[in-house]
Amino acid sequence: MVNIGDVARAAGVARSTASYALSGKRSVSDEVRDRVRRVAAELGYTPNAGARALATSQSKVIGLLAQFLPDEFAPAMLQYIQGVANTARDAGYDILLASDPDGPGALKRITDSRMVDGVVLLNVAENDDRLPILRAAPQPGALVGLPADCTGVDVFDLDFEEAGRAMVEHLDRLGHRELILVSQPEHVIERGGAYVWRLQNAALETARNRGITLHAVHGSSAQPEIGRELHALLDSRPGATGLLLNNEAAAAALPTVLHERRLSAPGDLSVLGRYSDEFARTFSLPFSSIESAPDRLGRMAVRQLVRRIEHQAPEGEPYVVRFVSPELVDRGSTAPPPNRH
Amino acid sequence: MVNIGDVARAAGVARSTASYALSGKRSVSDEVRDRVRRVAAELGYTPNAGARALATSQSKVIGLLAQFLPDEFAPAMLQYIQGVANTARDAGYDILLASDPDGPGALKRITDSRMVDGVVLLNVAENDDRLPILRAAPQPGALVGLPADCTGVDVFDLDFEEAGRAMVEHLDRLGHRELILVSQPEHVIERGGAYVWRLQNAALETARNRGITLHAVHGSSAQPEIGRELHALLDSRPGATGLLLNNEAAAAALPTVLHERRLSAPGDLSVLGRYSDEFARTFSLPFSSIESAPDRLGRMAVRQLVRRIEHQAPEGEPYVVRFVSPELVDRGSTAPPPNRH
DNA sequence: CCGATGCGTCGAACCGGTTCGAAGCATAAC
DNA sequence: GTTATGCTTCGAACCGGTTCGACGCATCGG
Repeated sequence: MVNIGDVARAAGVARSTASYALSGKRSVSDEVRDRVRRVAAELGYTPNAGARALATSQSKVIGLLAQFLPDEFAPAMLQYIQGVANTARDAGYDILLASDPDGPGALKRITDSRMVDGVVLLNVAENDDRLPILRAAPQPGALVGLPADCTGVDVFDLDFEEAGRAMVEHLDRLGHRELILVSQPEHVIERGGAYVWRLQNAALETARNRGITLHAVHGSSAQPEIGRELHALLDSRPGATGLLLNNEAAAAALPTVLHERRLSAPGDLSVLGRYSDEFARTFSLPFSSIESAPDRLGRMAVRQLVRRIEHQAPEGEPYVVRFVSPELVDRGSTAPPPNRH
Repeated sequence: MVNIGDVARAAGVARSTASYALSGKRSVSDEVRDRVRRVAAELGYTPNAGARALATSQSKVIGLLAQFLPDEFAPAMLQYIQGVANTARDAGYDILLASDPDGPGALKRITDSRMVDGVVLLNVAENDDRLPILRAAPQPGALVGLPADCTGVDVFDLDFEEAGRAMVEHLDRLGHRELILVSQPEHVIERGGAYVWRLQNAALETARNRGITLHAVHGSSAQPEIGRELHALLDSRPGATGLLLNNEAAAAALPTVLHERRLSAPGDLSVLGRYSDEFARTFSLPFSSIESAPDRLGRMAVRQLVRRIEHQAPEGEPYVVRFVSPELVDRGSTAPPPNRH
């Protein structure tokens, strides 16, 4: 394998000169610079990543901690990963993907070993046990998801409170008086998935203020259980005219459930979900939804992380907690409730 | 950050002794070994990955080249990634995820810079332009997918020919005489997705030998186009009693299409797909299918790759091309064709 | 009692980059 | 003519590990 010494020798200069000629960090005569660069290209020189990382304390790699939990809906996860990966690539960083179920251990390993210049955490829980380790690490970190304690990290998340309010208000304006909200499994909450109750509480409060009945329930995140649960739910709440979904698996299962019940949206039932447009396309979901913007959140997290890594953020710049405002994508699945007699 | 020199000093030994005490590559007195290890644990020592890679020429990282192409169905892709990531972790390797659309460029960069000890290629095309670069690289490579030229790499893939035969034979045994096969978009073939015609040709030949009419068509891999196409297809082939799917998007769209047409499987139409069990669960697909075993293929690829990396494979061990036999998972969506008058 | 053996430890070199201080040299300024 | 200035270039040190050869010392055999 050709190293910088080989390049220097072939160009007839010292190693240091070759380094400067390639990096441009010191002025080098035009003639030498061109010669070194030509020789480097001819020999197919690529710097050794380990050596460079050792010398500069920069690896040009971002760690991505994603956990594929059995009660998270994997395809939804993928969107965040793509958003992070694409943005990182454009910024000149590679992605080290750690899907270890032992999140804290994996995080400690990749930060302490200086394999990464910074870390993006997905799936952040209310009291995430990776956070203490991240705060103690020398690298900056960015989160997608809101924990209880945001000190020392940059945080990006959908404004789930606003989403909950917007969903209820939207159906209230159309005249609905009884709604059902299907959230993620309770298990997700216990594990610290605060976004579940953030949306739910805001929805409940808004409903209360407006005199609307809101049945808030938890649904499985696996098929086919969630399908059965939706059936049981619609059986038990015949008066409900609107269905709110904060559960990707439920959204994916709903078209089949509606067909089986000979119901259509919005004729018989108004439906409003919370998932990304990409997700809607993949699953052919015809329901209006609050856009969860995974690509945008991933992009924001990486952008800010890169700013910190490259010290474009001034030393004492305060950490940010930024919420993306939910936008309603209208796919025509909501309408005034049907007239009943 | 604490380095091995700090550990050595705190333990009162030389750096080299500390290294040997931790690695066990030379005998060290019990007393010193225990003391060094205790001190290392107390100080929270983690070796610097760059330095270690530089010294040993081993990074303990495997490169994973995955391309998220618009005409591939992303959730299907995810399964391979998970299979590879899990197996790599268990073998003590981290994953460098390169989702760069410029596959050859990304591959050249991560191999030449010695960031990775080996590479797994997903989405391998008939004449994949990453292969010449992989063969020239000093690291071994493993493919998931069958290219035209397999020299210099280990190859793992589903036996798509056998899958095509098995699908037709299965429905032939049940008495079907006219079938439809929906494959991936033609664009996937043009790009080199040989598995599409490998399955299709085998299916066509089997059908011909058995006197069965097989309509082979290509379908979109995006929603909602594929749904419309399925409708048009069923309109135009009213005599077909069996539907074979080698297209994940078509499988995902089919339940809705069947409901809309008031058809049920297998009562009105026998359906047989080619996708993984995990995929079937995620999308609540009630159709029998040929298991595409992405996790198993990912695992096999990584296992073999690790053997090569760690020279457990004898120097001259020939490269393998290994096909996974398709297994039919019966979900009860096939039956003898309905009696018509 | 002396030389051979072997275990445990140490110092130094090396991996392949980057970076700092200094030196060489030509030109400009006094 | 001498000194100051600036531009190039070089050599050496450093990042933090691993590994090789050598050395000291205790043990064993003759």
